[in-house]
Amino acid sequence: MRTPQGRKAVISREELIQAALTLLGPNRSVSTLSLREVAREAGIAPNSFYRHFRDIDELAIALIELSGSALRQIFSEARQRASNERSVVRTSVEVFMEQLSAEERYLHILMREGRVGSEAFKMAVERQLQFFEDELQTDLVGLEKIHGNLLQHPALVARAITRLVFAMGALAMDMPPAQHGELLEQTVVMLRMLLAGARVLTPEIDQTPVR
Amino acid sequence: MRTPQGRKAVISREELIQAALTLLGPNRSVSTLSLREVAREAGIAPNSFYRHFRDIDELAIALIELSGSALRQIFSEARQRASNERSVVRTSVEVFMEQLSAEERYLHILMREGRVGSEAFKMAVERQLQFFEDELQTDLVGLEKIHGNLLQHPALVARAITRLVFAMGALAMDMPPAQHGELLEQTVVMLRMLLAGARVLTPEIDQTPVR
DNA sequence: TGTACATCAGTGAACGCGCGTTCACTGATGTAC
DNA sequence: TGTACATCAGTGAACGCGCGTTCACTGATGTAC
Repeated sequence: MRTPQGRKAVISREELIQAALTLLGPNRSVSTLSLREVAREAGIAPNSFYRHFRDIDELAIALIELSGSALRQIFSEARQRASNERSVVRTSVEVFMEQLSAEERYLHILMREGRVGSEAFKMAVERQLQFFEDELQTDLVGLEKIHGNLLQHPALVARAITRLVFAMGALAMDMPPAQHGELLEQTVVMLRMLLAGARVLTPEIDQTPVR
Repeated sequence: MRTPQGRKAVISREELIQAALTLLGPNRSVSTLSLREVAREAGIAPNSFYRHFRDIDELAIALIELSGSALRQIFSEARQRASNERSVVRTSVEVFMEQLSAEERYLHILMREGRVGSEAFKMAVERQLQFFEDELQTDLVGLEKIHGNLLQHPALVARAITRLVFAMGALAMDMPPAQHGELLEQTVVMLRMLLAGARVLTPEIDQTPVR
């Protein structure tokens, strides 16, 4: 790794990402950010943007990846805290709902870009969701071992939980915070149904693997 | 109702909607349509567009409403057909997945616009989803009466099913059709878990109402 | 330590483009008499 | 039936705007000797 020659950078990739995050605020979609707008917010000339990213899409994808990894860390910590305490389901959903009101807009980014924007955006989001599913499945299997392995299709349960929580989160996102508590309770009951059903279901003939 | 005077319309609202549908194709989002583009596709001058819609958003919302009502009709017919035959769950999910490959892009429109675009778009989509939930709940309650009313929280179950199916549909939408069958099976198992869980769950202390 | 040079982050001006919206208009159709 | 008139769908030209991208540049910093 060479030390870079030449003029020292006065602005970094990270500062551009931060400018983008500021612009996004609570409601805008990454796909609506313009290069000029981000450059303006960061305080550089529009063409200086090209020194850091190939185009605006490259920044958007960096944003999505940042969001995914930040969130996974938050959840992972929450689950570890919870497994010694109260219901993992409730704690996880609570953490999720908290993130809706959090200063950083990581969750909003993942939820918004999943369905829109370029093919590359959607793939980037999908990859992050897949990570969530995988980690959740590992935790589910770990917890079930203690209770005697009654859970059918853990991969499927992990996927259903992930998708359902994100869907309910998206619903909450567009509602006043006063209703978040109610949606949280609904989500908890939904997940309990899923888990209860997964323990009760007779093993199917088709052992459809996930993915 | 007066018969309109003046020059006869050579183009109708419906033709503009049709032009928009053509442009959307399988992958584009309503929010990316430009007024000039729709006008071009419909074969009129850009400013003629204003004779039919106040602006491009008004057309988008008409598109969302059209999609919702078209789909609800399709589902309602499918459920009526199914209740005399095989599992309602499977049939409904099958119909849903069929719509992913359908010529008309109704489903795609609802799935894409739910998370992005103006506040008005999201509200329009949310209203359609609420209709889905309501109709599904009615059907669930009707079916349960036959089996002896074991289902807890039917409103919640209806909501969970609706959101889960849409989430899995969104997933399928971005995958090759060869994998749709697998996702269909996964979805069916998920819904069976939910329903099984909803029958097994002990009635909660909180009877959280939906909405 | 001093000097010549290479590197490269950031710049200012300019480009062509598609956009939404406006304006004053044209001319086909229906209505009143 | 004929004529004058009102209605109004559709038009062509023009506007100002923000956009992404390019170009040749400046000048601060680090390196070689």
